Order: sequence, then C-alpha cells, then structure tokens
Amino acid sequence: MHNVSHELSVGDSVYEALRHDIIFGRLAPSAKLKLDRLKADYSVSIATLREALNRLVTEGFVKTEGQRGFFVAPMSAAGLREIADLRILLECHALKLSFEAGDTEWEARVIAAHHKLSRMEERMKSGDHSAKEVWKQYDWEFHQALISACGSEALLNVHGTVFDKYLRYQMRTLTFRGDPAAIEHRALLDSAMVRDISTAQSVLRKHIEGGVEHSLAQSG
Amino acid sequence: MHNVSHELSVGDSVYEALRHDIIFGRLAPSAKLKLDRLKADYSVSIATLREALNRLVTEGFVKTEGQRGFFVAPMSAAGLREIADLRILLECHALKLSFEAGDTEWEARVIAAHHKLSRMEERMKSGDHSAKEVWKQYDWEFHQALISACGSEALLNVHGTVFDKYLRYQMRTLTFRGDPAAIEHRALLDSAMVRDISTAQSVLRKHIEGGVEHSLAQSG
DNA sequence: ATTTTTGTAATAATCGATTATAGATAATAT
DNA sequence: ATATTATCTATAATCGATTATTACAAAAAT
Repeated sequence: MHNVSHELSVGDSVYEALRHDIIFGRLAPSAKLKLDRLKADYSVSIATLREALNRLVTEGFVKTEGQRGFFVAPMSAAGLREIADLRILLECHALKLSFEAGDTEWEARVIAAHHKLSRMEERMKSGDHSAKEVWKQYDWEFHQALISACGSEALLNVHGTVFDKYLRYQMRTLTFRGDPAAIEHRALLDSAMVRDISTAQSVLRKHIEGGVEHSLAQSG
Repeated sequence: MHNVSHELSVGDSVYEALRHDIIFGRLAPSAKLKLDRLKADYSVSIATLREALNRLVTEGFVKTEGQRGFFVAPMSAAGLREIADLRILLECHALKLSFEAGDTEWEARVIAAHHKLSRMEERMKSGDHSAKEVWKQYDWEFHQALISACGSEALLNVHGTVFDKYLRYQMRTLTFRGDPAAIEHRALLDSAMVRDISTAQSVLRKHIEGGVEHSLAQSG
C-alpha cells in the first residue's frame, strides 16, 4: 500500500481552502467568521475548522479578538503600502543573493517560468481574462524562481507569506495591468541572465510600486 | 462585572507556554510533541493543545510531517545564520524608518528602555546570572523601542517573530556576552539620539553578527 | 428619559469519545 | 533465510456534545 505523500488531510485542505478564499476575496475583509456557518460551508467539524483558523491567525490572514471569535483580516490603503514595502525589502534582498548564487539550473528555472507567464500575459492582453487565478499562479512562480537560489529557507518562507498578502490586495482590483507589467517581467528576466542586480532591483521596485498605484487608483 | 480585557483564555495561555518553552529550550529541538504527554503536562484538552500547536506551525516554531504529529522545529548553524541575516535586514530597515519618523515620545521610550537594560547588564557583569529571562526581556524591549516609530505594523510583526527565533538560538548558549553587547547597546542609544542612521546600522549589524559568532563558538 | 440591571438567545471555547492512520511485530510463503 | 503480508498497538485526526462567554433585549430604577 504505497501512500502518496501529497495526500491532503481534512485539516490541511480546509486550511488551504480558507486561505484561498480570503486571498481571492470570496471571504470579505473584516467579515465575521461564524463557526456554524463555516462548518456547513466547508463540511468539517468545528475543531478542525478552529485548527485551520488558528494557523491563519499567526499568518495574519485572520484576526481574533478576545473570545468573540474569528474575523477575516481587514484591508486598508495603509496596509497595502506596508505589505508592498515589505515585499520590496525582502524580494530585492533575496534577488541579490540569488543573482550571486544562481547556477545554470537556476537560469533554466527562471526562463521556463517566464515563458509560461509570458504566454499567459499575451492571452490576457488579447482580452481573455478567464484565467486570472492561473495567471497569478504563473506570476508567483516567476518571482519565486528569480529568488529561488537565494539560499535561505527562512527568507523564502516569510517572502511567500508577504507575497500572498500583496496578492490579496491585487485580487481586489479586478483589472489586468497588462503591458507595463509584462515589460517589467521581461526586463527582470534579461537582468537575471546577465546578473545585473541594480537594474533588476530598480525594475522590481517599480513593478511592485506600479501594482500599488494601480490598485489604489482602481479602488478610489 | 467589568471584564479585564487582558484576561487570557486557556488556549492563549497554553500557546504562550508552549512558545516560551520552545524558545527557552525546555522543549528540545526536534523533539516529538506527543499529545497525551503534553495534555498531562499543560493540563488542557487535546483539541485546545492542537489549536496552539497549529498557531506555532505557521509561525515556524513547530513542524508537522504528514499525519505523524508535531515536532519542535529543529535548530542548526545554517538556520541561525539565516535568521540572523533576516533580523539584520528587517531591523536595519525598521531602524532607518524609525530614525526618520521618531519624535520626542519615541526618544523617551528608547532612553527608558535602555536604562532598564543597562542596569540589568551591570548586574549580569557582576556575576548575577539569576535573571536571564528578565535580561532578555529588557534586551527585546530596547530593540523594540528603537524601531517602534517605523510606522509599519506589518514590519514590526514579522520582526517580532524573527527576533524570537534568534532569541531561541541565543538561549542555547547559556553564557552572557557581556561587555561588547552592553557597549553596542550604548552606541545604539547614542546614535538614535543624534539620528546617525549609518553608524546605528553598522553597530546593529555587528551586534547581531557578534551574537551569532558567540553562539557558534559556544556550541562548538 | 436615561442609565442600570437582569434574563435570554446566540455563539465561542473546551472537553471526552470515536475513528483513522502509522509503526512495530508476528506469521506465512518462497 | 529473507521478503512479504497480516495483525496488533500506539498515537494522531476528527467529531459530537458540554460548558462558558458574549451580545442583545426587556424590565426596573433613578
């Protein structure tokens, strides 16, 4: 009986489902998370739900106030700026380490990830907005690939959480930033290949700040 | 019936107790966390325990592998260096923001925190090592005060977790680094008062790297 | 009329019991 | 004798039920 290692337990899958639903806005910011309701919606017991919610609490996607239960973490313009600044700090640093340590394997990962992302961006540009989640998945994979040779598990972990919080803000504004973002991704790829860290960092900074401005302009 | 707001629930206090026991080494790195045993030791139900453990999982103090239960996060020289680098990155950045935004209130907090720490360091120097936990509490309060005006809740949160992970490594080597650390704290205080960020950052970097070398030398 | 008290319903926190899984040991087959 | 399967035991994951807390509403008091 060979057990497939990536079999998900009930607890793991409700954790992922909740996390996904918060990031992609199906659970609104600041919404009360009533346990009975969630129990029905996700078909798990209260105890298992509470375990998943507790994981999300230390991750910052869920807040808990006194003994008055759980709430989806609120969102604000200030919060977006904080998260964006943090992402810039962490990702620029990881990028530098990665550029210094990356080997040919790494280059191949970056090129492959960019290819997938680039194809998706072409589809988006030509009006096909059906697969926003897949697009964002590829965006993640590209940025992840760029920093994947940084050599620090701890740095990659905290970056991952911050990235997903940033993503949550991006998901609120439904529109595709399109051309500028695609051009910046291309510039990142090119600087990675020639290990031009200072260009890469300044492109990345503008890339993230551009996303912030796009978001804030949308939401008014 | 006026309810004191900082009353701790059973779940909150077992979370804090577990976290404390991991950081201060009462629960050894990589140790299996058997639920029945913990239930007896901390006098709570399995369900409540599991909620606390799940919080610690996303925080990185506890690991969970498949459905084989919970383990204390392992420690390693590489892990220490990763955490130290992360602390340097986050704390130097927060320090800069704090120096730019800090007002007189902030200066007062920094001075007060340094005073408490400094007095404790004098006691440690004269051989009184009875209050290691209190000393580390004051160390935390001083570093926290220095960056407290940085203006980013998100940055302070992630720094807090990283700081505690660094602290966990420091707690393994039982000795007091003494004079050098105290001198560096003084230098940090002085640069804060005159807003000399570049000196402060270089002192802080040395302060943290010094702690790493001290740890690694101890543990052989 | 406003504030305080008291009772009640809704909901969260906690627990003990049940089910499922993994690891170890014994039994069987080649 | 070794490898494979079956059985058993320890432990984790999950659940339903119980207890405690909060929020709301109605009544009473100033």
